[in-house]
Amino acid sequence: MKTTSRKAEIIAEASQLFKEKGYSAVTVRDIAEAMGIKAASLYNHIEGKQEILSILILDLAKEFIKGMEDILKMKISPLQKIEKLIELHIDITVNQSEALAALNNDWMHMGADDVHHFVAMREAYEENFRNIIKEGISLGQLQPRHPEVILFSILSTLRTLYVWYQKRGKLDVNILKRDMVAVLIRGIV
Amino acid sequence: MKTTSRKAEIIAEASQLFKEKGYSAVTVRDIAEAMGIKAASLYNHIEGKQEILSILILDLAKEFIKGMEDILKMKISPLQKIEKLIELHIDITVNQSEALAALNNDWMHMGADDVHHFVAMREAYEENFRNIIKEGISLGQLQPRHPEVILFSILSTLRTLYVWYQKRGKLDVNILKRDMVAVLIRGIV
DNA sequence: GTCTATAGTGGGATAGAC
DNA sequence: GTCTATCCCACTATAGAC
Repeated sequence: MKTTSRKAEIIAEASQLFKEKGYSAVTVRDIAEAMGIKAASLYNHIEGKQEILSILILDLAKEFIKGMEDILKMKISPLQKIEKLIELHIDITVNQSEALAALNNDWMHMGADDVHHFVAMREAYEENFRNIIKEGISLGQLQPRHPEVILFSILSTLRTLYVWYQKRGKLDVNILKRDMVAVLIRGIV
Repeated sequence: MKTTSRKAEIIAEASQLFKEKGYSAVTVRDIAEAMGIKAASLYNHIEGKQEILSILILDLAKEFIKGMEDILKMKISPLQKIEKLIELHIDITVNQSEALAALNNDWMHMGADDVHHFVAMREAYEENFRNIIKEGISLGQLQPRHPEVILFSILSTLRTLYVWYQKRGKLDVNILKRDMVAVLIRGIV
């Protein structure tokens, strides 16, 4: 019974196509065809192809920023914050894997202003994550590895989870969270 | 003193551009301009834009297959094989980060035959990796986590290392190998 | 809100001179 | 091996009828 606006439908269809072929390889005709209408009709709802991309990416980036803010406010240890961050990524992956593909691969095709905004958000997010890791190392809660290696190896796994989650399909989210937290934090040996 | 063939130069320039913007967003005019010649001149050396992509991706995929074969032949434990695989990916990343970007993001833009060939190679590679992990679990050398979660979390880190390696720049390769092996295998706590 | 028709641009690729 | 000139096609986007 949800009255999805036409614009939201366009964005949803487009995000699927962007995930499959990348933003640049998807034409507005492809998007229109996926909706069963003509390309020209899209322009009653959107300003252009680029607007779809910016909405997808910036809305999702704001969700990550919001999730990070919530976790930073919690009175828990650095290690527990990292666990919460892993869960945040998994929840977003499960619900928004298409937009994640665009955020990861096609951010550079937004307009210049949006690119700057996005890069600033991403850097702030990474800086917060890095500080949590450093704090964990200071407290002796984490191993004294290069913080950048830890940050990268966790983030790269979480960022590309969307590629893999659909392929393997219905792996239960709670099992995924439990095993992913275990593997990323406690290793495999 | 290396007499690089003109074709190899084209492939090298193109791979850099593909890495920055993705295959579909790069035009043959872009590639020609990067070489200081006109687009038409490229066609004396290559059959078309798609040929560049296929050479980049398939040559690199064969390198991974070759590396995997060599490691499978070694008389070492599953855990040591995993360490060797991590080192293989790091070596390839350091030397071929541009082609890695194409392999990760643009394989679907090759011709249909090349796509099939590539997907088959990737699946064989992953199957070999998965079997090493399963063997490690059977032997009690690895924790009994979901093998797919272990496979994915290691591979996704290694596959996207190229994005991050250049940004952080001159992190010494040997330090990177040591810390990356430690983080991926022994975790962070 | 969707259509047809079309403008305007830029894409991959080829022919043929030098 | 590179050039100029050009073909042909697909692209994003707009105008205006319904």
